[in-house]
Formats: sequence, structure tokens, C-alpha cells
Amino acid sequence: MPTVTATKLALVPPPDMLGELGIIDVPKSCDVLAERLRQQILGGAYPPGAALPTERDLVLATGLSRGSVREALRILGAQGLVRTRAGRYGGSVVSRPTDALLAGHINLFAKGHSVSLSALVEARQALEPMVAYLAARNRTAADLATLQRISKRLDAAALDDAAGFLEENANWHSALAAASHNDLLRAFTASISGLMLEASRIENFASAHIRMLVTRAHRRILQAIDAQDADAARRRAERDVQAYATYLEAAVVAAGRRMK
Amino acid sequence: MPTVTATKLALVPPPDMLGELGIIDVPKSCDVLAERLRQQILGGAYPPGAALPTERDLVLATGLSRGSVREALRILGAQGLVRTRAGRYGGSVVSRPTDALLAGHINLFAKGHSVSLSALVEARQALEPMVAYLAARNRTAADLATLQRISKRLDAAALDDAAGFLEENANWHSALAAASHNDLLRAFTASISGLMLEASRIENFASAHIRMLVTRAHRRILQAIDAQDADAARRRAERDVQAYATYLEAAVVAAGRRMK
DNA sequence: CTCCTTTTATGGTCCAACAATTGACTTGGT
DNA sequence: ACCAAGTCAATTGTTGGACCATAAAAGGAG
Repeated sequence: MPTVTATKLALVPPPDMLGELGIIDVPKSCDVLAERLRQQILGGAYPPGAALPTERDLVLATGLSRGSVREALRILGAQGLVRTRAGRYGGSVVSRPTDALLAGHINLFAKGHSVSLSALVEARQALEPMVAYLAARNRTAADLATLQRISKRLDAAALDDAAGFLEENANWHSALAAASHNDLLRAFTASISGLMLEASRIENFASAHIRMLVTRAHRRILQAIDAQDADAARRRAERDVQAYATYLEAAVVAAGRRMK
Repeated sequence: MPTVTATKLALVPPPDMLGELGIIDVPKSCDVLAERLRQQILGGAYPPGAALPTERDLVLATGLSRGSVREALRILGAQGLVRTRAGRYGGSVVSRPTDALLAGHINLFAKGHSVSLSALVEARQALEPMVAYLAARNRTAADLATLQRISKRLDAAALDDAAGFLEENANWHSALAAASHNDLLRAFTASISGLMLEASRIENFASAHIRMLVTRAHRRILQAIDAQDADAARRRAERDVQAYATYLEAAVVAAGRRMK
């Protein structure tokens, strides 16, 4: 069939014309629907708390099957944009992604990339001074009370309860970040605190000595926050986290030496 | 049916026994499957690049329907843990969440919580000095070359191309974070750069004056990174971001005054 | 009015079938 | 022996329908 071959050849563009076309990724129907609904949600068509159309209405509106519609809703659910309930007057309601959800995604990213403990410490070194600064500036009375309550539990656990100490330490950092009233820093810090809690449980740090150091540093930061002295809070957080980092490095070196 | 009623009444525990039971959340089958697969993936049973069982094998292995299995895979896909392809020898292969995926989730969180531009600036104030410090310490020759290339384009755009300037500025910050070789800080910074790019496009900052300031500050940071002087890089980043924050605040105040 | 039952709209689950995709395999021609 | 085209088979993509489970409103009995 020479004519057909000729036609095909004519349709193949020469190499120098090929540059304009990128890879064409044919999206799945559920991805398209999820994307459109996401745009509508972000665009304000469905404010938080509003109900999306029912699955069967979405089927009618889109022409897709119910399976595809449901897969799209699962995607939006995994992104924290909708919350679905069964039963009459149930359905999918628009919601805002929670701290815990974002922390989960950050954790998956960190685990997938095998983020080292030192990288976590670096991230905390970056965040903690600013968090302490903002906490001192923006804290409410309730924030302060929460921090003091956790501090008391932390002091109690520092004496003998290593596991409880680590847990309360993570709570302390999360509460500090909450007092900063910066949602982004709060979510980042909560996630990093959780990851460090895991890591330090495994590596079995938190000797009695380090527990003493940490509680003392926290107490000093808390004083600055109580007095709403933002600059002092930042300076103390810097020194705290710096001391912790160097101590940690020394501990890792020592552990490496023990391995030999 | 009095006996049935009596039985039901007998099964209702008195109020003082009720305290032990929390709300029972009946999980959906697709959530259960997604959770189990996630644990297996994170536990190392399926390392990145490995193929999960086919959908139909999962149906046989779990006793669930194919619809539920597919919904579970959509969830894992939205979390960046698997990538699914159609066709023979296709299927779901384990993957690591990309920077872009995490940035997307962070963006959804930020938009959902209406994170203000000042909160973004605070986050950047926290991250940038550490990022610059690490970039100076850990940069490779290739990192440096990339930064210099972007810097050149940034200088060119600073003269007249406001939109291009903002874009290249975001690229510059992302490249700096990449040079830090800390995956977590890189992902955080890339996300914040993207959000600030959006915000500054809307608010129409980046006057000629501020463009000049930014390029000069970047040039000085780049010099420190070239010389691998980590402390200088941090100090200059601190001053840069601090100046930017105060300038931005002034601009917002001025804009607010114009509104009246 | 209060409590229980019924109704009913909604998501949850399953099944079966077919379409679309894609890479390996086969075939034929040179 | 090599290359191109066509064929094949396994897998995801998509659809339609049916039924179950759930939960809140609506209705009825006391």
C-alpha cells in the first residue's frame, strides 16, 4: 500500500519540528473531576462547610460513572478538602486541611526521602527561634497557661520517665508553635516534633543529662514568653537549639565510636 | 416484641460504664486497605520502584471488590506513594513523594487557612538564614553554577520585566534551598516561594526600587556562598529578609492608606 | 410531650462486562 | 541479520446496575 505509507510518512514531522510538543499526559477522568472540584472549592464556589453535590448528582452533572466520581472524592479526601459521611443528609462537605493531615504528608515525604536526624535538627534550628519570637509577641493568656502546664509535666517526667519526657517535649514544641499564631510555622513545627520524637525513641537519646539541659532551656524560654520579651525568647531559643544540635552531634559520634 | 425490647434494654450499659468507650469510627474498606499498603510500603516490603500486586490480585488477596481496591490506590496516589500506569506490564509501582506534591499539599493548607502574606514572610524569615548557611556549607559546583545562571537572568529582568523578575526570584530561592542539600528545607522553601510568587503577583509589589534592593542582596549572599563562608551567608540572608519584611510592611501600610 | 418505629436519601460495597492502553511477541520483507 | 509493521495478551480505565449500611428526618404510639 504505497499511498498509505506515503501519507503516514507525510504526517511524521521532521525532527526539528518535534520540539514544540511535550509529552501528552492523558489524565484519568477521576483526576479531571478532582481537579475541577478543587478549583471550584479554592475559587470559593464551595466555602468550607458547604455540601458538594451528591455522588449521584455529580454522575448526572458530569456524565461520568459513579466509580469515577467516587475515586475523585477519595483524592479530594486525601488532600483534606472534603469530608464524606454516609447516611441521609450525608455527603461530601468541604473542609480545610488539618494540621495532622499536613503533618502526615510531611512525614511521608521525610520518610520517603530518608531525611536524616541531623536534617531534622537543622529544620528545627531554622524554625524554633522565629517561633519563640512570635510566641512571645503573639501569645494569649491561654497559650501561656498551656505552656506552663506542659512545662510542669515535662519537669516531672525529666526525673525518671524518659519515654514520657520525649512525648511531653514534643508537646511543648507544638504548644510553643501554636502560641506563635502562625499556621504555617505551627504545622511545620508539629510535624518536625513528631518526626524527632520517633527518631529519638529509636536512637534512645535523652539521657538524664540532656533531659536536665532541655528542661532548663525551656524554662528560660518560657520566662521570656511570659514577659513577652520577643528578642530574648529568640536569643534563648537560638542558644537552646544550637546547644542541642552540638550535643546531638557529639552523641552520634560517640555512638559511632561504640559501634567499632 | 417485649422480650426483644427487654434484651435491648439489658444490653444498654449504665452511664457510669460508658466512659471507657470512645467514639467508634467505622473505617471504610478502602481506607483500611490504603493504610495497610502504606504500612507495608513504609516498612520496606515494597521499596521504591517495586511493583504492587495488580488490582485483581489485590482483589483476590483482600476479598474486597475492585472498586474498593482502586479507591485505596487513588488515596495512595494522592499521597505520592504509588504511581499507576495502564497497559500490559503496567500497574502500581511504589514511588517517593515529590517536592511538587508536598508543595501542593502545603499550598492547599495555606489557602485553606488563609495564611497571610506576613505569615509567609515570617516563615521565610525563619528558613532563609539557615538555608543560606547550609547552602554555603554544602553547595556543589553545579549548585553554584545554577545559582549564578539564575542570578544573571534575575539581574536582566530587574530592569524592566516585573513579572519575569518575580518568577526568577522564586527560582532563585528554590535553587538556594536545593543547594542546602536538606530535602525538608528545600521542599518548605519551594512551597513558600511559590506562595509568595502568587501573593506578590496579586498585590503588585516589586517596584523598581525593591527589585534593585533584592538583586543586590542576592548578589551579596551569592558571594558568600561562592566563598563557602557559611556564617556570612547566614548574616546576609538575615539582613536581606529582615529588610524585605520591613519594606513589605511599609508598603502594606501605604497601600492601606491609599485605600482610604 | 417523649419515646420508638418507619421512612428515605445518601454513601458503601460488590459484581460483571467492555474499552483503552501498552509493551512484548511474531511475522514478513529486504 | 536487521528493521518495520502488525498481532497479542495482560493490565488499568470506565461504565452500569444492584443491593447493603447508615443516619437523620418524619411519623406514630403511649
